[in-house]
Formats: sequence, C-alpha cells, structure tokens
Amino acid sequence: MSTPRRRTRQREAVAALLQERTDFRTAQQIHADLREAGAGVGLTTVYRTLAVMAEAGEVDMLLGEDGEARYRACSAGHHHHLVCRSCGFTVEVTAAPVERWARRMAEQHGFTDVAHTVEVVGLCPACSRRGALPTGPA
Amino acid sequence: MSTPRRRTRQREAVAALLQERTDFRTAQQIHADLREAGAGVGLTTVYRTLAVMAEAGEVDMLLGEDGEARYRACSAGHHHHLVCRSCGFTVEVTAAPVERWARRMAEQHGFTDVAHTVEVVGLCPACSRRGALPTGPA
DNA sequence: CCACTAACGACAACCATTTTCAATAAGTGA
DNA sequence: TCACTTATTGAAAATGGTTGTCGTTAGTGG
Repeated sequence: MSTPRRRTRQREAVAALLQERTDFRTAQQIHADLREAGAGVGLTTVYRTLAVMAEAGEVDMLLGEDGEARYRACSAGHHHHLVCRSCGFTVEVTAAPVERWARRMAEQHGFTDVAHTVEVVGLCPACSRRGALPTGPA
Repeated sequence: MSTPRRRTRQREAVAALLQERTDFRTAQQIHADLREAGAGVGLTTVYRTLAVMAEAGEVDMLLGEDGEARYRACSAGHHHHLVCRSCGFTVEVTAAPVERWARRMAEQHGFTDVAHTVEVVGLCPACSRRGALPTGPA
C-alpha cells in the first residue's frame, strides 16, 4: 500500500539539516536555511518532505503557540520536550508520571484510543540569565 | 493601564453561547452559531472578543491538531482537558502529578518562567461504543 | 444630554500551508 | 546501457484561518 520512498537530493538535504540542528524549526525556516546553504529546495518540497518524515516517525512535529508547525529530528521512542521560548533550545525528557496519570485519567472517564501531548516551555538557563523576553518589546 | 471593558450586545452573546456549550469550538463555528441563533455578530468581533476573554482568563483556548484555535468557557483555576476527538466532548481534570513533574523537570534543567500544556485526546465512552472515527468517512 | 472613546464590522491584507499540473529524475527490468 | 514507470519536484495559484484598516456606532461617566 505505502508508496516506495525514493532517495533524492532534496530529501537528503532536509534530513541532513535536521541532523545538525538541535532546535525546533518551522518549514519556512528550514526552507531558508537550505537556500542559504546553497542546496536550494522548493518550499513545497520542504513541506512534503517534512510531512513524510513526520509520518514515518523520523521527526517530531509540534505546534507553536502561534499555530505554526515546528520540526526536529528526535531520538526514537515516546518522549516529550522542554523548549526555550526565546531561543528554541530543546531538551528531550521522559515522563513516566505523566504517562501513568494520562492512562489512569482515560480509564477513569471511559475514554479509549487516547493520546496525549505534553509540552513544557520556559526560558533556558542561558536566556534566563540575559533576561530574554518571549517577544521582546523593542 | 488596562482599558475599561464595555458591556455590549455582542460580547453578551458570545459569553452566553459559550456558557451553554460544553465543547471546544472554533471562532468560525461560534460565529456561525451566533448567526444561526439570530444574534448576528461580525466575525472580526468574535475573534476580538474571544481574544479579550482568553486574556482575561474567562475562556480556555487551545490549538487543535490542525492549528485552529478552539475556545471553551471553563472553571477558573489551573486545569487540563480530556477531549473527545470525535464529538468534542470535554472533561476538565486536574493533574497534580503532572504539575509536580513539570516543576521538577524545569528546575532540573535550569529553565525558568515555565508553563506547560497537557492535552489528552481520545474517544469518549459514547463515541467508543459506536466505533466513531476521528474524521468519519461519509 | 454630551463628549469621549471603546467597540463594531465590512473588507482587504497576511501568511502558513495545500493544491495543481507539467517537467524531472529515481528505480527497475530487459 | 536503455527504455519505461511513476514518485518527486516546484513555480504559481488557491485555500483558509486570523489580523489590520478605518469610518461608523454606541456604552459610559460627567
């Protein structure tokens, strides 16, 4: 059923860029990064490639507070993120207590086929130190 | 500093509608609901009113999996949601274990000014029973 | 009742994301 | 290596939620 995936220059480029980045980036940013790096990839292709990779579980996708999708290559397996709202610095964390809580909550209310999202945003050590602001005034 | 809030027909209408609803709805849906109910309110106004109410903590706003903002009048105080992905039925839940976990995680990694979002989506008892699908076919 | 200005709302502008569709180029078997 | 199939690309146009513009309307305090 699933279409065979072809190995192309564009997909390699996106994957490679994602490898060296440790923060969550939007499709638009990735598109700009690639252009800047010389390896131009169409915006449409960036979107499609990210969708395919997300589908395959090769990247994690999360929606920012502004509704924009952000992507990042992550380790396999279920985990959550601690994200700096100023610089995008990300730490992967596991959350056993949360998993248990979610499962129990679902059972308690008769919900089935549950999934959960947990994101913790704040200021990373570096940004806290320099008194960074979410969307700094002037 | 904050502008004095005026009591208008439109804001009353939005607030009233939100009171009788127990599910999360998009601004567009609310706009349609109001029109249908006879009390027409401009789409722009719906957006602004919801923004004001969210700011004031009178409604909870969360972004759906598609990036669309959804609103719902909730009880005051910090809490999370258990949402049915098929019918929108919502249950408010508190999550002490999660709060503790988030706080500890933040400390451990030196993050400050942290906030967290926790959403659990699944199928409510009624929808599980009838074998509902996320985005039902036909 | 008046003045002041918050609030309204039709419409245009924004902008991330998706669709369209003709041109390309992986992968494959001969 | 050479056709051949079809996944992939990408420029441009379409979509659609949300926000900005700006002249008009209408709360509210005096």
